[in-house]
Amino acid sequence: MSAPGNILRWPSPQDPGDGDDQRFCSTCAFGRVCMVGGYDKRALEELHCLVEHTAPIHAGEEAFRYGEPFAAIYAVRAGMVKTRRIDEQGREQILGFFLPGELIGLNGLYTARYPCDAIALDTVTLCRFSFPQLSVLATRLPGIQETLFKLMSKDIVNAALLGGDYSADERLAAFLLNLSERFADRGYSATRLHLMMPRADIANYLRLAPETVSRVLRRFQDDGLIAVDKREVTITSMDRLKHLARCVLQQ
Amino acid sequence: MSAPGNILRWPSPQDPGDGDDQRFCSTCAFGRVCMVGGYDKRALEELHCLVEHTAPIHAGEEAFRYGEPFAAIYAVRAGMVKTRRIDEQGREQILGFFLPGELIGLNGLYTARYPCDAIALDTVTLCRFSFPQLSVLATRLPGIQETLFKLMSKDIVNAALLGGDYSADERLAAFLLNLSERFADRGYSATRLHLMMPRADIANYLRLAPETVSRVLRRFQDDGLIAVDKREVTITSMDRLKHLARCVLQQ
DNA sequence: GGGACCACTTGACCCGGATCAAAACGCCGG
DNA sequence: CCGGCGTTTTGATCCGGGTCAAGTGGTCCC
Repeated sequence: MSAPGNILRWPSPQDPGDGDDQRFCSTCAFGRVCMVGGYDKRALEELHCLVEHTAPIHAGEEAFRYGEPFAAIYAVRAGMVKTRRIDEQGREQILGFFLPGELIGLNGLYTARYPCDAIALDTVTLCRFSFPQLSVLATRLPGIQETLFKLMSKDIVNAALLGGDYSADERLAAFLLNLSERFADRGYSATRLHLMMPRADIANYLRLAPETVSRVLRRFQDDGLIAVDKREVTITSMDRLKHLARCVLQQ
Repeated sequence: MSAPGNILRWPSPQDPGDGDDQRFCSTCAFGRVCMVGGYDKRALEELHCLVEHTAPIHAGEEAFRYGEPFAAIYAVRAGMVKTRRIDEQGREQILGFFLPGELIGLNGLYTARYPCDAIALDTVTLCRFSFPQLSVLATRLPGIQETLFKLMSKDIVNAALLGGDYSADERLAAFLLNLSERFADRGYSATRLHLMMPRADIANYLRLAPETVSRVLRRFQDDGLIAVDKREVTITSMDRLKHLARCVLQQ
């Protein structure tokens, strides 16, 4: 149970093997939105000139670090990335996990420096978009501008959700459902999730202790909501899970 | 102790009495950033054509409601606004408090509907910017686009801070310092703060119980950090307060 | 002046989740 | 096959902050 069962073999079959063939990964944040309401060929071509594919980054390595000058945003092309902030006490706070097609680095704009580290959870390749160039492009192509606005707006809403005061059960249920949805968007199973990150990272992201995550997962399993096998989670009752998370996800 | 002592008599003396004289309120999110790196007269003029001043909204009334179609963003011109979300259980979650010059509504972009209510805490006047018009303007004037990007980016970072797992003391200290800074930016005292919102709103915003806010304020006072008189808070030891909040505010 | 109402404070108690400690389960290299 | 190490689980205990309840004070209106 490894090669064929692995639901996380990025990129997915429907992705192009290489970005040089005049189209973006089907799941790319840019690619998708640019095509909404009519395929904007010109926008895609121009974006295509702009994007640079980076060399693979291996698990534990950083795409950018806290404090570095903000120069570009990145779309995850393959693999999974986490972003985190380390506070003065040395406590780590995980800000998010990013799947292929999702964008990281936008939060660096305000201070002109990245406010967090971006770390690969496995072998990761990225698409780099120089932000100065991208914003010039955005002034010429309203579709790009709108896409950027919407992506940032989405981040604001998401961050607010994480900030709410929810119970451990609500948080974990919402976390699983959110991942499920994002996997499904990318053509993977919505019920069979491979969590690439250690429990400690999940706990930290949800502002819980690792022990609590472990216990809640166990209880979810005992209640028949999910089946847990190491980092493989199978959702067995989507409805009840959604009911648990309804307050967090509501929208 | 009311009229002369009131530190919140918006708009401040340096603001224009009326927006029709070719410049923005000195504290406006747009006005300020447009002038950074050279006064962009054209941008200001064009923005000026776009903005509409709304009739005063009284305490408790709404500028916009959850679910309404997103059509515009608003800059607070006078008074104080809170934004909140009501979840399915009917629990209120306060997302932010907004002072003159600050912008509300940007988070409605993503879903094309406002994801929260905006409620006046006292008598409020707003400047309304039609978003479709604003984004067209942004494609022609890079300064405007950059301003919008930065403002949204700032919201993301702020939201992430609120989401961290901090103690009640850290949260409250950070809250007071944040307000202090924003008041100071607007020409008011950095040490003498008038909290316009009830304790319950502060508590809700910080994800604490009202009783906890009350107790922590009392303890801060006993420790000589602040002096509390009803909704008037005087910071008496900025340094120690900053030390308490260092992990939250760090950046 | 008195009563109703609201915002706030204070005290007593309780609970969810953190912390501490230790065992179980991989996984890898030798 | 064994030993070492990191991850995860499980149990026992503790504590910050929530909850409940009562009391205080201010304001408005009759």
